[in-house]
Amino acid sequence: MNIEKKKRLERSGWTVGGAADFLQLSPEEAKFIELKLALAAAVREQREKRGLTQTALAAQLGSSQSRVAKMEAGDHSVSLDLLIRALLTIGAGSADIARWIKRADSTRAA
Amino acid sequence: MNIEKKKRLERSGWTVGGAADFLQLSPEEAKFIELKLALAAAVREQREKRGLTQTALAAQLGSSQSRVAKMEAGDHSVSLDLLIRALLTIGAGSADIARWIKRADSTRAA
DNA sequence: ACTCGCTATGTCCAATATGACATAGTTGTC
DNA sequence: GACAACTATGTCATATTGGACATAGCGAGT
Repeated sequence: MNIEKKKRLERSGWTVGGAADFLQLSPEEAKFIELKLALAAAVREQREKRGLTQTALAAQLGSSQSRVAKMEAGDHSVSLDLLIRALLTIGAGSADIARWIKRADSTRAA
Repeated sequence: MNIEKKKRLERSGWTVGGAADFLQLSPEEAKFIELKLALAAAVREQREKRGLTQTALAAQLGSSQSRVAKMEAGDHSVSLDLLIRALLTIGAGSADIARWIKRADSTRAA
C-alpha cells in the first residue's frame, strides 16, 4: 500500500487496527478497506455516469446528500451495507458489484 | 423468489420494506438480501471447509460464537461488513468474494 | 464579485449492529 | 441416557452507523 493511499485513508478518518502504530493494518483490515474504497469509487463513477447529483441519489436512496458525499469519500462512518445499497439503487446488479470488488484486487498489486 | 426462501427470511427475522404487506420487498431490497444470504452461506461453507468451529472463527475474528451462528443463519442483525470481514479472516480474497457475490445472481433465476 | 448548483465536512440524536453472556438445542460417543 | 462438543436463539449494554441539518468550499456563468 503506497503513501498516497495512506494519506487518503488518514484524511477519511481511519484509525484502523488495535496496534498503536500509525496505520499499522493487518492484511485483512487492508483488504477490507481497499474493498470499501473500490465500491466508493464505483458509486461515484456510476452516479456520474447516470448524470445524478448526490442529492438526487440520496433521495432515491432515502438518505441525504452528506451521506452520499461521505460514501464517495470513503469516510469511515459509512458501511459496506450502505455502499452496496447505493449501488443496487443506482441500478447495478450482483454481477456488477462482483466486478467492482474483484477490481479491488488489482489495486492491491501496485 | 420462492416460498422456501421467504420462509427462510421470516425465520431470520426480516421485516423488510416500509410497505405494510408481508415481505413485500422492492427489487433492490430483494437483491440485497440475496446477497447477504449468499455470503452467509459462503461463511459456513468456508469455515467448515477449514475445519473451524464457530467458536474458533469467532476468536480469530474478535467476535463471539453467537455472532457467527447468526451470521451463518442470515440473521437480520448481521451486517455485510461483518460477513465480509469474516470471509477475509477465513482467508478469502477479493476475487473469492466477488465470485460468491456473483453467485447470488443465479440464485435469483429460480 | 455575486449567485447558483453541486459537493465537502462537521455535528447532532436516533437507529442499528456488536460482543458478551445465558441458555437451549443438536449430534455423536460411550 | 449421560456426557461432551458444537451450534442456535434470546437479551442486553455499548459502540457504530445513519439521516438530517448547518455551513463551508468550489467551479461556471454572468
